[in-house]
Order: sequence, then structure tokens, then C-alpha cells
Amino acid sequence: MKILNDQIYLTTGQFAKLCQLNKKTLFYYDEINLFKPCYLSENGYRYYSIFQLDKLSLIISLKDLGMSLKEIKAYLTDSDHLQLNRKLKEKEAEIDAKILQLQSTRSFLKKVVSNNEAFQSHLNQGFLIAAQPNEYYEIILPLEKPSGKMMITNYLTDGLFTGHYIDNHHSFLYKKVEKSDHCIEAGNYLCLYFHDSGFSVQKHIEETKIYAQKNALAIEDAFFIEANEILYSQQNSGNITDHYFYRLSVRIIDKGSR
Amino acid sequence: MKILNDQIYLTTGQFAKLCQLNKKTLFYYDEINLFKPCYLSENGYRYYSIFQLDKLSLIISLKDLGMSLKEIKAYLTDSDHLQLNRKLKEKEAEIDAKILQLQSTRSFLKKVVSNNEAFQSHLNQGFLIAAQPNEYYEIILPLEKPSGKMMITNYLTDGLFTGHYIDNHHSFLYKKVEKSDHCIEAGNYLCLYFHDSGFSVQKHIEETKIYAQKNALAIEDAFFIEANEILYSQQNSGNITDHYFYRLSVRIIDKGSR
DNA sequence: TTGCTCCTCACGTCACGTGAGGTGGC
DNA sequence: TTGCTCCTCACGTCACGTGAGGTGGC
Repeated sequence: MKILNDQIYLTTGQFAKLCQLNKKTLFYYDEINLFKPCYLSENGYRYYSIFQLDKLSLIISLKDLGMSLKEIKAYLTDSDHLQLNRKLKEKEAEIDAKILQLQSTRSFLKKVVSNNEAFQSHLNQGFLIAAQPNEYYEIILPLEKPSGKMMITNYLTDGLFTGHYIDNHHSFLYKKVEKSDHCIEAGNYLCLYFHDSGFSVQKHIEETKIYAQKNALAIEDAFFIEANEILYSQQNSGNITDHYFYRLSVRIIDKGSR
Repeated sequence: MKILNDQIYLTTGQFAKLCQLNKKTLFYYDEINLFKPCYLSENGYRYYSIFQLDKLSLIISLKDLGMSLKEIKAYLTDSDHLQLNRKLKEKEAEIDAKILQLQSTRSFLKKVVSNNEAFQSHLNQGFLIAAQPNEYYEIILPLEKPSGKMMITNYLTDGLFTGHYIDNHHSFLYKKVEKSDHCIEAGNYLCLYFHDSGFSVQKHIEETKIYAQKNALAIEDAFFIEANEILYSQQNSGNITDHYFYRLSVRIIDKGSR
């Protein structure tokens, strides 16, 4: 710390500690002319003023919002002042979008956990009957015409959980969405959690039909197959594989409605 | 696209497009054994299954939350399943903290803009009288004992706007905070926006006193000096300097209360 | 004087991105 | 066949982080 003309100056180390930054970060910002000490002594020591904190705070905030240091520099050295204000106001809208994004990430993580828990408790336990609420899906890839264009463009940020629909006439891949015209109707479902290669799915469908008949359960002919690759690859880390944990489910026809 | 045993496989390029990722990112994830194609053909072509999307989605989500790929790999290959679920639940709490952080960043940007606008319209326009609401501050560095420990530890995420308080008996640096014991009392303030080195602050205080006397304004003896380095360095990009744009303000004593 | 801090320089690292150069399926 | 896509390999880049080795102020 140094006092000169009634002003306080901090060394690189002190200033870095104040900001919770690594000293080398300040060296780097100095080197690329993004943020320089306000005073340089004759022996080469860098001195920062506390009044510089707001600017650094702005730099770090913009960096955390995903801007590159080059962009930030362009922002802060733009000679048009009004533009800086305008751009900062735009950033406020961007932050709102990021918050929505984070909220959707949170709900995704929640679903991953509950899906994992379902697989962990039911895998290889045979058939079970489970109530399910309405769920919605969109078709992403009709298996009938594999040459067709794919319909989704932004799966990662947009949708959660993919499945394979099979009935007597159709076969397609779907992804679950919040709301759509296609509905997986609420009701009781006959479910089977199993581990296999996708290639024996048809065999499990046949087994399910037999089981239903033996137990006098009337089932629809629409089968939903969903996979959990997260848990599977956890147990078989890193290896290339086309085997997964699957859940097969088919709706039990409500006797009252017949 | 390739169909094998009723399963659809996508090439690296197709899968990358589906996920809005760069192909090279998938190559890299393969190389570090984080996320591998489920099938590798004899000629070395990578094939991905749509069922792998959920796992990639999880990886990208965790990456966006700031985790390194190494950490994520450790997460996903931990043989203890329950731990994965527990860790993911922890992440949900982290997301809430991030949302709060983003909200405070947004309010910081707002303040930066309105502060800039004030400086832009009032700089070098002479004295003006402005009404101010209550504001609060904490003392961060008493100038009397520069050897003392600094009191703030996390300025960047925590506080906004630094200033210099001067009256007949004290001189210290403060930062503004949401709420504290120290208050800059609401009222009308005599303000001067000027550009200078910090070193002539005393001169401007004297000028202000003279101006007040001439105009029959009773003022307190507590002067608040705040700097705007963001706008200043915008005009003088990259150069080392200890000059800033300053605002000096002093409260006008309410005549009615005398 | 001792220990701490400052500096520069060179190299490492993380997570990719960018061509070059060659092969291969519709 | 043409054009598009696939691959590997090597190198570049961004934003630092990590020592090495030497100086300098309380």
C-alpha cells in the first residue's frame, strides 16, 4: 500500500486479494491492455486505485455472462458513450434469458434424478403396474423414411428424454416436451425395466403381450421404449456400446370404459 | 444415417448438428473418454444413437454450470449410483445461487448505466442541486491508519461503487451497500461533476464552500467524492492514468429544520 | 538480515477450433 | 464421376496458471 497525493494505491497482490482474483489474471489483463494499473512506479511496480474497482467489476460481470475479453475491450473502448449504455441495457435482457435457461436446467436435473431413481429401483424386477400422468411428445425421426429431414434443431437446450414408439402400424422416435398435440395418455401402465441391446426390443414386446394375456390385462398396442444411458454408461465407463437400460411401457385399457 | 438392427445411428456430423455442437467437440469428448459414440464401424466412422442425447445433455448442462470436463467425467463414472443422484440434487441448490448472482449482476449493470448517464449529462456543467434518497455505505479503508487491515474481502461480487468521504475530522474510503448503519442521508445535495486528478480534490472542496457561501446555501461539512473510471478510461483507452471523472457532493442543510 | 512481495520469462493447461491432406460412401 | 463427408495429425487460440530465477522494500 502506498499513499501519494492523498490517494491510496494498492499493489497487484493486494488488489488481487481485494477482488478475489489471481494475481496472474491482473498481469494478463494488463498485458492485453484490458485493465491497467492507474500508476506504474519507476521500479516497475503496478499500483491500483480503489476507484478502479467498478471497472474491473464490470469486466468480470461481462466475462461471466460469456463475453470474450476481446469483445469486452471493444465495448469499453468504444468512443461512443451512448452505445456503451445501450449495449449494457441489452445485456440486461440477456440475463433474463439466462435465468430462464438456468431454471430449465434445474428442472432437467430434477427429471434426470427421478428417472435414475426409477431405473435403480425397478431394473430386472419383472413387470410392474404404475400410474402415469399425461405426457407430451414430438416426433423427431420417423423410422419409415430414414432419408427424411430431421425435425429438431436444438435438442440440447430444448427437449428432454427421447423414446421409441412402436405399434402395429408405426415406429418412430420421439422426444418428450412440455406441451404438444401428441399425448401419452394418463393411466395405468404395464412397465418392464430391462437391460439389453436395442436389437431385442421386439422380443420384450412379445413377452409383454403374453404376460398381459396370462394376467387378464387388456393393453393397447402402442409401446413406448425409453432408455437410460446415464446410469448404464456409469457402470460401463468409457467403452463403446450399443446396449442400454430400457423401460418398456404400454397402457392398460381401463375396464370401466369398455 | 445408418440403420442396424432396427436402431438408428447418426454420424458425427449429423449428431453434432442435432446437438448444435461443433463436430470437433465430439471428437474431443471421444478422445478424453468423456462421451463416446455407441458404435464404431470398421472403417473408423463414429456412430451415435439418439438415446445418447440425454447423457450429452447432462454433460453440457454441467459444463455450463462451470464444472470442468474432468469433474464431469468423475461424476458420471462414479460407481456409486446414489452418489450421482445426491450430487445432482446439490447442483440444483447451486443453480438457485447462480440465479441470485445473475439478478444482482443485472441490478449492477442498471446502476452502471444510470451512473454513466448522470456523468454524461452533468460533467463540466458547473454546480447543480440534486435530490438524493437515503444511501448506505460501509467503510473499507480508513486513511488515517493505512497499515490497518482492509475490511472487505469480496468486493467484486458483493459491493458496488466506491467513494471517498472527507469532513473536518475524518477521511476514509467507503463502498455503497444495500443496507448498513452508515447512511448518506436523503436530501438536496450540491453537486459538482469534474475531471481531474484525485490530487486536487481539496481545491474543489474549497471552491464548493465558496460557491455555497456566495449563494447563501448552508452546507454540511461531509463531502462525498465518487469516481467514474468506466467512462474516463473509455476516452483514454489503455493508458495508465490516475485521473478520473469525479462527482463531489455535499448535503444542503434544510432551512426549515434550523 | 529474514522473509515476504514484486517483477519478467518461458512453458503448461484446458477445451476446444482450424486447416491440411487423404480416404470413402451415395 | 462429383461433391460431400469421414478420418487423423499437427498446430493455433483463449484465458489464464505454474514454476524458475532474480530483485527490492519494511
